[in-house]
Amino acid sequence: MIQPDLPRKERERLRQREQMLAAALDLFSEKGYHNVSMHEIAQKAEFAIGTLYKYFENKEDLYKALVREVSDQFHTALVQAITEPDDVVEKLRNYIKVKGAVFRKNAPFIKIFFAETQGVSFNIRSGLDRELRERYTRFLDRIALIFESGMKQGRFKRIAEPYPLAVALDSICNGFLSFWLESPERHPFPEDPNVILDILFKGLLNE
Amino acid sequence: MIQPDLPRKERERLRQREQMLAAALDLFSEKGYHNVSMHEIAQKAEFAIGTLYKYFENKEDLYKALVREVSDQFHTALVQAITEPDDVVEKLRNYIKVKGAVFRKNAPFIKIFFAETQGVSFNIRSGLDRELRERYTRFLDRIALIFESGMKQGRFKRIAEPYPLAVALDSICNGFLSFWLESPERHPFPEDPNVILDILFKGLLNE
Amino acid sequence: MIQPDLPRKERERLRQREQMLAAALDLFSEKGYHNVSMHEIAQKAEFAIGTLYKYFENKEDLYKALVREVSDQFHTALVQAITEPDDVVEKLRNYIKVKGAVFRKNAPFIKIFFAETQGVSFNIRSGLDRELRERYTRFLDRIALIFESGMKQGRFKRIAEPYPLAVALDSICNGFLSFWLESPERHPFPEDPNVILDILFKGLLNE
Amino acid sequence: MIQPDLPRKERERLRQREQMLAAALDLFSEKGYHNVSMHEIAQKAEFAIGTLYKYFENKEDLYKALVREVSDQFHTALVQAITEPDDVVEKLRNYIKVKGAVFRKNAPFIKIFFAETQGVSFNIRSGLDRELRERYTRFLDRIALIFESGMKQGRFKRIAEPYPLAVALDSICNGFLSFWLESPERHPFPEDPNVILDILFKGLLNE
DNA sequence: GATGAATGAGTTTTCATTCAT
DNA sequence: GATGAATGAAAACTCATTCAT
Repeated sequence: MIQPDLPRKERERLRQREQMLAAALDLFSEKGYHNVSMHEIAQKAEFAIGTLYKYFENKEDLYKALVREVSDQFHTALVQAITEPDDVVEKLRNYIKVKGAVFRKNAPFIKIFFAETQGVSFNIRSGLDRELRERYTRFLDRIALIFESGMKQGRFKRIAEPYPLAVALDSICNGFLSFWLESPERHPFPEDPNVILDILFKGLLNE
Repeated sequence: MIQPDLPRKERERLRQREQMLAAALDLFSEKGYHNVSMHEIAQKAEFAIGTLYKYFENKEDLYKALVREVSDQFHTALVQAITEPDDVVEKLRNYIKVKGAVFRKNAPFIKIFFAETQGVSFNIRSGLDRELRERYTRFLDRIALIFESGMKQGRFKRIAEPYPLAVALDSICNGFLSFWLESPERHPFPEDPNVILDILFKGLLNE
Repeated sequence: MIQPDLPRKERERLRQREQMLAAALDLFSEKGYHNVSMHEIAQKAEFAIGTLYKYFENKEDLYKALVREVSDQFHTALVQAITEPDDVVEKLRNYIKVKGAVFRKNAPFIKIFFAETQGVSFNIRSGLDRELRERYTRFLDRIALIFESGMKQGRFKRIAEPYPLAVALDSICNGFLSFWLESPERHPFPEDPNVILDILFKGLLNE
Repeated sequence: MIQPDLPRKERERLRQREQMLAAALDLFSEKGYHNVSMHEIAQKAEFAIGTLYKYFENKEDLYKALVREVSDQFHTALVQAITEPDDVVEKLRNYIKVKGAVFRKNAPFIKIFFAETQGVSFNIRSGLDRELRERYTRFLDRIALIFESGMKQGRFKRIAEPYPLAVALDSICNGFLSFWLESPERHPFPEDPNVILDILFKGLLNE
């Protein structure tokens, strides 16, 4: 994550930044944005409060940086997941697999992520959600494109428009992840992506 | 909502309570729990701050009352939606229709509702989310039962287990609603429930 | 206490007033002036808050009335105690006896009384203490007079000036009462007034 | 009071604490605990309200610190007063002298002190009074011991039990101090401790 | 460049008092 | 004349942010 070819000073700076963000993530995801004070974060990150403010203009800025940072990771991983495979079905399968893996590895952050992308921002004025949702929407466009090209290839039937299909697929993933987050044992996220895929692929109705 | 056969005093009390809850809902959904002060709520409801405290012990109590009140309405409507029709398919279709209608009519509240049921409670300590999620889980059991009996009747194929199917169906609805909430024109919630239902009913894959 | 020859209405008014004062005394002595609300008093006295304000202009007025009322009783009893006996020694003995009896019977009030007469008024601005202390000082003059005339009669030696002697005698009583108030069993107020009187009467020093 | 060999920072901290306590003492003794706001104290001490809260957790904590601080000084001085002289009579004489001096020098605090040790705590729940009274009781035991040993030495007659004698002696001092507090000119505290001592030492009664 | 003491605006909550019914 | 709902000033306390060292 930290570029190794930066000047030593700069590398040190970034490492400190990471530490602060890590402390903030821990606290925010545990107690919620408004129930965490800047002092708490500084203390947990083992820096003076003034130092914290050297890195982030204010609390909101710190929060935004945190969300952006992790969202970027997510986004990168997911874009890669649907880019690498050539086959449309494989793209979808990989998407589910990677999304499950990435989210489960970042459990503490998911709450915050859902909050931001589903419109219930901790800090509603922040405007961050707008940006993220925008990117999220554009990402769904790419998923929709997969459905679209699958249809053109004759692999998929046009049971619905591509964009709604993309929304549906992603919503199902989110739904499962949300339940997994709540009680991982009672609601494990399916190891096999086909469990989710089949819901779309196979027709429920017996005709 | 207000019983018409109550003593005048009591009716007046309830009307005032409603006004306060309405003001609180407006503000909470616009700015978030922590960014709204009790003074603001009192002002918007056009009561003195002391009067507000006559009706609600404290801020958290007011918030809980609000969430509970509307959640109850939602729950009642949704239970009715899946109870009235006899046919399993009709139950599902009606569920989508009613959920869409109820949520769209209560847009300001949805943010809060999602926050509470999806684990990003504004007020993490409240314990209210627990109760609501529990009821939500039990409600999904009822949806699962519809899939289950549809399978037994030979109407549905067992493309997945009933509970995951229930999660999937509801997640798709939530996904659409979430997008509708963000930009109602760009992402209208489908008037025709079949748009959503077909995603489950029809097989996407061409074999 | 309530004059029997007053018009019925007036008698009723006075009875209600007494009830309010009684409730207030209970609460004030238990929890202190500032930790008791007017609502509490009204509730305990079983009147509406508005009615309470018909009888007393405000909280301070109620408090003053209460202190004055009981102080008057105390004062009357103590004046009588030193008036009735003819003999100077008997006057003093009777004073100790009556003071002990009156105070012990009004235990809840003593704290308040001491507060007011010893300068630690709950409500320092009240100015009530001034008036009470004035009367108290004048009362001590009467005690001093007893010592004075005892000296003139040759019954007492002039071991100190009469007024300091009066202060001393009364302080000793108060000291004992204060300890009794704290733990009645460990520090009983002496049944026999001579226990206190002897401290003055007999010389401690062996010459 | 402030150790001169502490690090500069620490010394500065203590000086500020003293300033806050001094302001609080002034206000509390003038207007009473409940009639003084934290803002007032901060203002008088010339600090921001937040700084006040850096030093004391809350209002009660500040009050307790204040009472404890000065009580400790009093206690130390009085214990020394009865410890230093060898002779029992000299111990008592010194006690009266020192108590008079210490109390007169701390007039503003006496009101509070009496309040706490005589059971009319401003803040009834504080529990501080309990602790102080306990120590006060134990201190009176030490005075009683002086009377006791004086009796064993044949210096004192057993005109009463030692503990009541201790109560009496101290109550007389308090009585005089209370009157002095009210009007220092009308009721000066006797320069010569014998004025008080003689009341105990010499027999009033002419036999 | 790091530090953390100091700041004070802003929040929740209480309660004495009023006045329309 | 009693009632008690409504009022809002004032209190305790928190915490994001600044800036002198």
